[in-house]
Amino acid sequence: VARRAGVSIATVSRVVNGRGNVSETTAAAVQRALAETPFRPSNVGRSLATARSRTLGILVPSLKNPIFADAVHGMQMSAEAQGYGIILMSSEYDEERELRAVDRLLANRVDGLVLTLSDAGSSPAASMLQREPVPYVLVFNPRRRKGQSVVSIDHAAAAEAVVTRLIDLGHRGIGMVVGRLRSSDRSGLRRAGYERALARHHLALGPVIELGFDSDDLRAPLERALSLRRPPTAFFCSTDLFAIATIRALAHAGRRVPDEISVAGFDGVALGEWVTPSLATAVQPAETIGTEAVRHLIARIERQAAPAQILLPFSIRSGGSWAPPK
Amino acid sequence: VARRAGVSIATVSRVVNGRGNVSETTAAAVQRALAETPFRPSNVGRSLATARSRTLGILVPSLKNPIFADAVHGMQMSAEAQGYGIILMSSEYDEERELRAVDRLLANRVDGLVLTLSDAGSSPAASMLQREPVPYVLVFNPRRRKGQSVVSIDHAAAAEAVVTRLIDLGHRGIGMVVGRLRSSDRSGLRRAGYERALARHHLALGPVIELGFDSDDLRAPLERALSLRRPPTAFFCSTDLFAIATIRALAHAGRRVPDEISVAGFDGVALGEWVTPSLATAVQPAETIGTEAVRHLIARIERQAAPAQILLPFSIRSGGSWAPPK
DNA sequence: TTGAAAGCGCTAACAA
DNA sequence: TTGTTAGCGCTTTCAA
Repeated sequence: VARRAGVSIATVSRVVNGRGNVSETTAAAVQRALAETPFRPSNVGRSLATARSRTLGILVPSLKNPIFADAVHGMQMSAEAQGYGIILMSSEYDEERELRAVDRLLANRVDGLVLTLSDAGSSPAASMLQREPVPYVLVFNPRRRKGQSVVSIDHAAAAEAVVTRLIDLGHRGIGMVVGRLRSSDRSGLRRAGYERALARHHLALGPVIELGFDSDDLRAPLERALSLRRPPTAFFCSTDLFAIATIRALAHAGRRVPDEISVAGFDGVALGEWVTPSLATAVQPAETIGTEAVRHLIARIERQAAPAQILLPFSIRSGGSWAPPK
Repeated sequence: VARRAGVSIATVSRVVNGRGNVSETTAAAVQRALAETPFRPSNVGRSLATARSRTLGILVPSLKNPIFADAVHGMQMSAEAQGYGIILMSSEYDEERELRAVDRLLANRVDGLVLTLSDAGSSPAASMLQREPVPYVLVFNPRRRKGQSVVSIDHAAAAEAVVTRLIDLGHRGIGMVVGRLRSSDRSGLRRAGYERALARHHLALGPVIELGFDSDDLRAPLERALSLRRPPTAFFCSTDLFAIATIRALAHAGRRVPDEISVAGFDGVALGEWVTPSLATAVQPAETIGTEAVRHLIARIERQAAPAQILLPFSIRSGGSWAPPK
């Protein structure tokens, strides 16, 4: 290809990679030849030769939830800044697809993985990764095995904080809308935080509505919950998307938020600030989670850094969706 | 690795790929050996040998705009169904990054590309692709060169339809909020549609506010537009995200939507149905654009299909953000 | 400072 | 039906 420079292929490699000693004159000649030729070094050949692809595998449950879009954005930026590429896949909250995606990523010989699994403890993808030498870091998931790298927040604590705010507002009957546990271990943790807050204040558990991440109808179970003898005056939802769906379903049923019922979410997606009423929620630093995950992953890849559990701070954002009960 | 089966490496390759004639017995033996060995065929080696990676490169301006997240989702599904993987990158509406991304994708020897360029006509990435043998299909972009594959909608017609609805509602002074043209050729087309609608009805062009895709403040220019001697009674925005920002800025300035001012968007993101007032907009079939683009791209890759321009239908969604002027 | 050559993991043509 | 072999595009010893 660039024998046009009158040098060996090895020398070209040296120039392209800026490694090895090359005299200025030959280097210049090679550069010239490079510029004159439509030549683009193949990462495929390079990967095969070096056993390093400078590519990270990313797996998220869904791109349609902005919390993941934001995190992926952070990962993109961080990876690019460090000279890495990204292969992105989504599992649609399905363990089967999760496994296939990880398999594919590994087949592509990514140097490392950043992933959010449905359940970091039980997911088959987790077991598979356990037996692989490739470093990986979980994001949003809790740490379930020794030696796992995790970048997340304390979901239970954040959930507890939100529910405690609801209690402080005067609510005594607080229900929860939560994603199916098999699809999200975060749901379980948030639910634990919810229960802890209620227990701390000696309150009974409100009705808990469990939902799939696809398209369950919220109206029927909501109606049922509201027709209890002591209906809840507030709902804590395990994600902002659920919270928005809940507010809409309540509106549809003629219940005003927050006048009749308060609603709080979890995630802190920007969207929550745009809806009316604006969403009270626990805010996860999604983009930072993404950048930190990639930063740490690359440290593990390049500098054999030890696995770490990085817990980032969350915050509570107040909003128009909650108020004291009537 | 799998000489454990007592066969040659070639036979294993045949079994793994289900190609070539292999006797049932040896095949079974290989399968057994495969199962007993932690072996995962390397796509890197395979790509190098076959000069095909079964990987598609995707480039979008931003993942944070749901219109692209939706389209990417469609691409994912479609690619996966056809046995292709995806490498995703985002350009952040920056031509420089656009070029680098395409370069990287090509270095990774993707079999084809699906991309939304800032400007399909002038973008340096477009010229680079022109000289490459790799098939690519533009999404959302208009077709600017012969032989380009494009999957899109008729932006100008859709914009004209929206603005015409505004006119039909009785508006006579209609302004526009539009993304910087250098960052989005779609903006230009939508603006053309806007101007066409006004011209058809012999109306004067309203004030046009040009905005960057990052974080321009909308308030000042909006104030200026509203303090004209004949202020507009409606704004057409070149994206839903701009429209939502506009509504918020108007609310901040104490103007009620749609009572005092109507606002219409463009894109049809789900989010628009959740905000209050809900957004009137032109709906693009984003996910279908994604699936169609990948379908067509793979046809070009595998069956040398001819480049095509696929224009999908749009629709107009009414919403609470527009009403007749006072 | 440079070049020759081996080899990364795979596929495919050819022989057997 | 199976095995041998060359070679995909690169990097990297090792010699010169």
